[in-house]
Amino acid sequence: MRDKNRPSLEDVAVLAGVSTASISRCINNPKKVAEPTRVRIQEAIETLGYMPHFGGRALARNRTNTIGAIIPTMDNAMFASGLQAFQETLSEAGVTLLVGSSNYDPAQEFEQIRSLLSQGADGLLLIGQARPKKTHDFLAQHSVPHVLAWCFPKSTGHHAVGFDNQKSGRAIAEHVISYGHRKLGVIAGLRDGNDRAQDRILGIQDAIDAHPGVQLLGLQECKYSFEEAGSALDDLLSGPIHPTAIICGSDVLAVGAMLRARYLGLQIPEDISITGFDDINLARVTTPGLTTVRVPQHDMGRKAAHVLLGLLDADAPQPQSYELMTTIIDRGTLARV
Amino acid sequence: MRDKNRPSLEDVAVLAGVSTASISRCINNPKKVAEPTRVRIQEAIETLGYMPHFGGRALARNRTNTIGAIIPTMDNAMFASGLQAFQETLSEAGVTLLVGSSNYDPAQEFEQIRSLLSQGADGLLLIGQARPKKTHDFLAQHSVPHVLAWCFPKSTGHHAVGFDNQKSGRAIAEHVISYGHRKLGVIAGLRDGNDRAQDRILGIQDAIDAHPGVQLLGLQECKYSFEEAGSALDDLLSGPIHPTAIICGSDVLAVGAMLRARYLGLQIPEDISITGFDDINLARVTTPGLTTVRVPQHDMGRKAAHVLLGLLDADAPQPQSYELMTTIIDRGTLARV
DNA sequence: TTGTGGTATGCAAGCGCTTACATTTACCCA
DNA sequence: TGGGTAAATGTAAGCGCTTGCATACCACAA
Repeated sequence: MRDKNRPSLEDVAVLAGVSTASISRCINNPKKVAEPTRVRIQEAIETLGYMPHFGGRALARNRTNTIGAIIPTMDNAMFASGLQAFQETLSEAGVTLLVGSSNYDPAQEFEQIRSLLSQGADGLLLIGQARPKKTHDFLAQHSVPHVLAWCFPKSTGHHAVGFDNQKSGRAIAEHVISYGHRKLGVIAGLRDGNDRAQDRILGIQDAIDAHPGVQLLGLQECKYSFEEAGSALDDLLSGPIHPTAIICGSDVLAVGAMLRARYLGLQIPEDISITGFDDINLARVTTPGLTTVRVPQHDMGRKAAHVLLGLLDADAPQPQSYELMTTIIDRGTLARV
Repeated sequence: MRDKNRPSLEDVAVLAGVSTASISRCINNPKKVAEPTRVRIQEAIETLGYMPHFGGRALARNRTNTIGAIIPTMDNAMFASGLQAFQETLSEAGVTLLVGSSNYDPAQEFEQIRSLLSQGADGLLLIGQARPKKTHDFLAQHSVPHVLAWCFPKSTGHHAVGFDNQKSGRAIAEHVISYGHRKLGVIAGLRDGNDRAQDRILGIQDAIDAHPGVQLLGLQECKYSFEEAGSALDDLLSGPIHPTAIICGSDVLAVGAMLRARYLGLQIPEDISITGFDDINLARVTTPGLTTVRVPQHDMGRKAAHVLLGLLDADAPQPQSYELMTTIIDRGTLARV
């Protein structure tokens, strides 16, 4: 069982002529070791190419210095770049990132939570707030330190670093309405198990309700793909009266709709206005540029990492939650009517 | 030190009235335990909410069931979606993914390798082939199972799942030349420490050399950002004769160049042709669509995972390397001259 | 009855590290 | 010179799990 090649603390100790305890101290708390011994130990470590054994360390310390993140998918630039920032920040603190993906499925998310935890994750980053009771209970039972991102729940009880999807949804809808649009269509992500999608719609609905005379002509839900968004647009245009603006729950959806609109010979924004959500790279690239809601992903990733790190550091002040603000980026896909 | 809340094997054993050995067997090899005991054990596990302790397990088995991936950045859709596929495949095999990012810096990559390994990664996914001797030595010294992706080295000695960047670079250049272009410009990623960027350029050079009369008017290197690519285009257009086609080392660069070209009032592809590399989402979205080289990222991620998994499974046939093929996707940014 | 082989289970020795506590050493001051 | 203190190091007891080996049990054949 013992890996013959891998040097252990013991080996280093023998070479350096000290006890294993000193080696351990030298590694974890160099000040506790006298200068000359430290040097001797360092040399021994070097020549043997010693690297602490993870399992042994985790067992003795009951801590892995590992944090898990479970995101719907990395295939969406939105999460990927938030995750990148998250990882960088953890890395600076000497913590390693474990990644799991849920594919927007609560059951898969639960499995990934189990899995990352059993892989020793000290804490977890989760996206969004809505999840089955089972999942909540599990997190509570094992008292897993975790922070929620991409949302900002009103109810407390969780740490969160994110933004209010409903508020942001309302903001973009108000913006569209302020441009004179009265007949709206919405293309949203699948709401089932996705509170961000739900909340954005809720917000849009809020705005519509607040403006008599504005009507929602259709609401389509679909996966975050160009193709599905295209079909959703078809459906929205199949009724007797056409919406003048389509509010989309994400940039991917918006771009899918744009692609389809163009294919149908519609000018954007003259014939139809389209807005997005997230402000990923895509939004800068279309012609015209996509009017959308900017989500501070990078900031969110960094802050979430800090909060989580704080949660794990017993003698750090208990970190709070942070509500970040989204902003509307006006490019060219929203026309005045 | 002992976490009072966390049930251990011991606790389960007491509750179920068996020895810890049986519990362990029941978890890892259920057939070795008689039906009735198994049921009893299962119940005990359930009621206690027992989860094996990662450190203990890792120590006893000397294996973590964890694989590390070190990629330049997740901020580029290209790596992100390959990584997504990689993660999914690992997850199906019950293996968890550790992520590190190098930001295209060999020194950072080395640090991340150390870090992921000391976090117990059983194997590693690395991008590209060129790295400092120090890194190679380190991998060899610790005999770390690893596979290289996004490249396909001629020299053996490593397992790889990827494609030949040089060949692909040559292919796209030949393609451009076959459209009648004779005056070329190139915008490449920073070559330093990035063999993919280097090889693509080498390939382009090959094509140019093979076609007397074709000249390379300029070669700009820059970071993978729209802005830098824009400046690079400026530089390429600052000479006395303008290239008729710009071959870019990635889609991000190509799109950055397109954005700038449009800003300068140039029609694409009438005034200038531009090609990309990678075929990420962006390429489908520009107007006109970007002519580019499709890299089978998803496939690459999956296959790399399989190979790595095979490498770790002692009694699996030794996996080979896979060379995947890239294809040229003709959209609208390449004109005939 | 005894022996034989197979199956189910228990025992206990680690795996490599950390850390409370014990011991040694060095040094200072009365 | 001796006693006290602090700093440096060693000793050894775990941390929770796996697994080779020993044991107990059972069914069946001789």
